[in-house]
Amino acid sequence: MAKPRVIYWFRTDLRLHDSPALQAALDLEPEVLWPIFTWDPHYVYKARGGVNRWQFLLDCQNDLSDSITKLNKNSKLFVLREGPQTLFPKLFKAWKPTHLVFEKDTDAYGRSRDEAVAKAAQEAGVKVIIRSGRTLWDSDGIVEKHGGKPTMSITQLQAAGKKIGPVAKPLPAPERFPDPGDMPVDFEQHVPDKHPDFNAGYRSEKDTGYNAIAGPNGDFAIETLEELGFAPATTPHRGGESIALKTLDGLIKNKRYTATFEKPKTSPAQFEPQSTTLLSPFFHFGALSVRLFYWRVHEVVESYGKGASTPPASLIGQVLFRDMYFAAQAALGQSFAQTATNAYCRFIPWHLPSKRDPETGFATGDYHIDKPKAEEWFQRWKAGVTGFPWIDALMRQLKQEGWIHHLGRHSLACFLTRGGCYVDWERGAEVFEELLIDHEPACNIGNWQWLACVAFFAQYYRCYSPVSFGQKWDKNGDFIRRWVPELKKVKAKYIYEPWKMPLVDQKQAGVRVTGGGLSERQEGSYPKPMFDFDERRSICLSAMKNAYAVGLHGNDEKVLDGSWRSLFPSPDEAEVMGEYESDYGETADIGDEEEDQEELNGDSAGIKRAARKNSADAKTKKQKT
DNA sequence: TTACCCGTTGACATT
DNA sequence: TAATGTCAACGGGTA
Repeated sequence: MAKPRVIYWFRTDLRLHDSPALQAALDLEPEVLWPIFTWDPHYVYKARGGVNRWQFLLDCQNDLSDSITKLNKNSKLFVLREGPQTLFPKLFKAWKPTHLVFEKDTDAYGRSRDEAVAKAAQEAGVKVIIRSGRTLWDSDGIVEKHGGKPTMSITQLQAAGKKIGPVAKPLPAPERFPDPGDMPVDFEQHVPDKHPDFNAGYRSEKDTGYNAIAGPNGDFAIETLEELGFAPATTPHRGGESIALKTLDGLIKNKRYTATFEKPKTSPAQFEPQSTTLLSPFFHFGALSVRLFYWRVHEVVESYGKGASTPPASLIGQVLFRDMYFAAQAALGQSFAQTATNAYCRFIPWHLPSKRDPETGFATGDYHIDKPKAEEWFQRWKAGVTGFPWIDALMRQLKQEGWIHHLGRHSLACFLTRGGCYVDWERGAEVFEELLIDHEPACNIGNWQWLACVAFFAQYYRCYSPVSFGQKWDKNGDFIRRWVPELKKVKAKYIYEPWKMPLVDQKQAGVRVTGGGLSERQEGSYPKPMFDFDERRSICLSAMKNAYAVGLHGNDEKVLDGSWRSLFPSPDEAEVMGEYESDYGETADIGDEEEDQEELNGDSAGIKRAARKNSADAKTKKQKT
């Protein structure tokens, strides 16, 4: 019998060590092995991604390609510029592989893509081999052990993991790599639809990424930022398996840090170097195996003995949370990414709600501007000019470097949603999706739901202050001085609250606190705060209290048909979504915006009426089931 | 059914 | 300075 001819399809597993899928391909003892990457237009145009994450991806690809070439000078990572759904049927005919092997992807888009490719393979008589490798445990396995439900707490994840058994021990990297076979691409290229392009804002030059299947020189080269029309990346963080393994070695050498790590005690204000490992982007692109990390940390913790930290705060705890979010996403699919249709997501009448496709129910990527003021707050948050230095410093670090500390993400997320702007968490998740080099769909969505108190977490009265939270870590404001240089010379007394600075101190510090921050921003100035935080906090708190009392979830009929409005008081009684053209079938008109009148407490008769009505609804619902 | 405890990461005052 | 209590109060799990 002829020896197998195998295509190994790299995606978010850009490594050679501990790859169960790659090992499965090599175990076939193939005659030829094509290591390929498909340059998928879905990610290029239809998903949000800034230049920094593209740079990190290209780093990972280049490092992997070099490592393959070191094992076999005839081979490398071959990049094909076409969507996998249209490319593979042609490849199967032209290359005549016997097998297609890849790592399992549980992302919503990844699942549908892989289903389409597997179907094409079956039709072409190509055997498909899929192995789980992106998480500690197979996420579908966790869901199965958890009764088919999403894991919504770390104890649920741990219980399900226990039922599966210990985390798999890491596999060594291969020592040999077979030759690639012939690679004819003398078939027509399916050129993708480039519109709409979610990332158009990053392209300063023409995008030539899809000019030929095998690239501009016909050698299956890895793309460059220039080809994509992108300006150079601004992040100092570089990708690749080699750096990942070196960073892990360095971490493991520091036994005390590794064994006693407690996330809540690491500072979000620390930079160069940061207080946490910064391994997350390597996990995202698969440049580092999360199981290798797990077992190497585990070893240090075991030998450290007394005084070692434990989950959830420990380093092991961090990767357990990652698995929890993956398993939640695996159970809920595309609904996980939004409120509407999601039974596990609490409904809150946020400002700037997502528009939805009436056919599918899924978010279109666009949103309603129900309240112009909220849109202005959102734009100022996104631009890092809110007038709250702690918030602006975090956002500017995020924009420049693509990475901020986990607690910094908490601050930003709380401020935009339940603890300030009362803007839909889906808006914030989209911005992080664009900017983070470690953007992991499951973790990003999960964390935004956590911080907005719509799932995973419910203590909405624990609210991050844009002033005192930062002060707890960095009294002098060094982090602010680094990222908001216009405040560099401001006295520590005013660095978190520059609007309180007397004119004479402003003069001394060489900055004027004035203006709104966006287009009207002047040289040598820093904007005034966009609202009174304490006032906004109490408005949000009572609005959250009311929304919790109403108790709707994303899959409730009232949410889907728009009749949720009858359960909420009119806007002169509490913070509530304003008027907008509803995509639920009718125009929702709740009257004129009257800023100040919205800002009343949550004990009004209307709220209580709504709460009573809903708890009655909830009771009848419970009796039914 | 009710009561209680617990949950990765709040703010503030007191000891 | 670090630890503890209070604030006003969530859902889920367990006894």
